[in-house]
Amino acid sequence: MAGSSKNREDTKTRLMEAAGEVFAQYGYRASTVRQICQRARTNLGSVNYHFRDKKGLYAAIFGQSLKLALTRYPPDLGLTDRATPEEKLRAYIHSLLLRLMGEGLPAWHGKLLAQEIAEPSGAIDEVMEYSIRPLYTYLAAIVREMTNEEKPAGGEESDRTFLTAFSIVGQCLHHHIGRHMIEALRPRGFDPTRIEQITDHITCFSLGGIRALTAQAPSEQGGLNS
Amino acid sequence: MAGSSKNREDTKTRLMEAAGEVFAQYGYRASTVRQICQRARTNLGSVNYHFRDKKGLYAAIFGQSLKLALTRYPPDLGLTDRATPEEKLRAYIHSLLLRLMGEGLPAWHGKLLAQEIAEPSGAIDEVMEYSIRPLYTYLAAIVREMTNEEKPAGGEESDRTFLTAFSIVGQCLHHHIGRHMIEALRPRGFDPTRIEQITDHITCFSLGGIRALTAQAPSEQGGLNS
DNA sequence: GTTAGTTTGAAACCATTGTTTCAAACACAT
DNA sequence: ATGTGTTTGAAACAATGGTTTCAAACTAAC
Repeated sequence: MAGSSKNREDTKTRLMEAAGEVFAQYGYRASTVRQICQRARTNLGSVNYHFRDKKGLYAAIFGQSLKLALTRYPPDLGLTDRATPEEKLRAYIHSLLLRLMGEGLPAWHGKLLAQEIAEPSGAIDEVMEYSIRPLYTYLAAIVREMTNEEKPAGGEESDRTFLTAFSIVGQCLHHHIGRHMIEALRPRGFDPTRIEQITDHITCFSLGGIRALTAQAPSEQGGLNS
Repeated sequence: MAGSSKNREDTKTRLMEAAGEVFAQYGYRASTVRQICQRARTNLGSVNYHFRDKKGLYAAIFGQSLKLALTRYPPDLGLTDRATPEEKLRAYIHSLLLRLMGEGLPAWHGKLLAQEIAEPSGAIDEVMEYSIRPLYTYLAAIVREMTNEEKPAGGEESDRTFLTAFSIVGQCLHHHIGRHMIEALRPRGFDPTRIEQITDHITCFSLGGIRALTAQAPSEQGGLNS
């Protein structure tokens, strides 16, 4: 029960900080344990001691960042339940973009998730069930509110709702996944309001998209028509 | 000048076929030369002989698939110049989805491009300039047709046009990049009409989005950016 | 058949990277 | 101060993967 004072926490903490940065930026596979240790100013033995192996380190980071992201950037961003669906959609998009394009610890989760979507690490089986699916079902509910669609009984969303949610998430994710391309295609200096601009764009674009879909095939429950 | 008959072409061809499949599926970095050789029923020496190294093999594949994709799936999909912008947009989306979700050789290019966007291989410097940028400028022109925006003089599209093009491409790419997630989230058997369904969805959604953006900040000199 | 150039197969080489090991350094209770 | 359990540092190990090498196999011309 000895040796549990400052320095142990120090090394473990430094390791997690370094690992978060590196995993978020390069993804699980492309990150190396040595790279992380170097950044944390420690060595391989510490990883083995504190986290057993690379997978263990990754899992620890993922779990921690998931918890943190849910408190710092909840999907509703602190809206009340009586907010309009439009407000909820904007909050959702904003929250997702903050997690994808933000800096530092609270943004790790989004970036890790994006990496998992593009190339599942295999280090955590529950990623899909406990991280991705909830995000989708929550978004699907917002969409259904706007299209006046019934909540399907079996839990399976309609194809239209699913594709719509996919369109919205796809737009957001692309701004992270394609960041190298964006930089090359259209270099721009650092702009702290950029995330808001993109939020406005995707929100407006998606609301228009949803309206168009609803007009094209109105919901059976007597949706509005053009 | 000898030995240039059947078997040489055979091995080289088999190598390129195998490499195309593997690179398109796993990306440059995650693919291994040994994996490719095994699939091509040859060995490492052949790669060194015919293509010098992994980069050379990749570059050969990329160039070939680019040429093929442009003839098989041109961005206008054979539309006449007098087609409406809406028709052109649908053709563009359809073409992109075919290249991303299709099977076999003609679909290599889209998948390779998606991988390059997500994680530039560094094996080809010209990817951005000669493969990605043209796709964007073409799409931007379609968008401008619909928003009645002037073609900007300096070649720099307006931010609104850029973000719109990005929203459209992002939706399409997501259906490829997130394919593992889709399968886990919503498993579905093989459906040959799926690409058409998604094309319809993204087209309708995006047309609605463009209308909404135009309504919000009408006509020329795009509205709300800094 | 001989010969010269081409192509292939097998092995080795070398750098990278995840993992393990173990002794030294350390912290703390006694 | 001593002893005990904890933590760290350095090295070694094993597996993977890109690259190189070179002799054997092959092809075509003579």
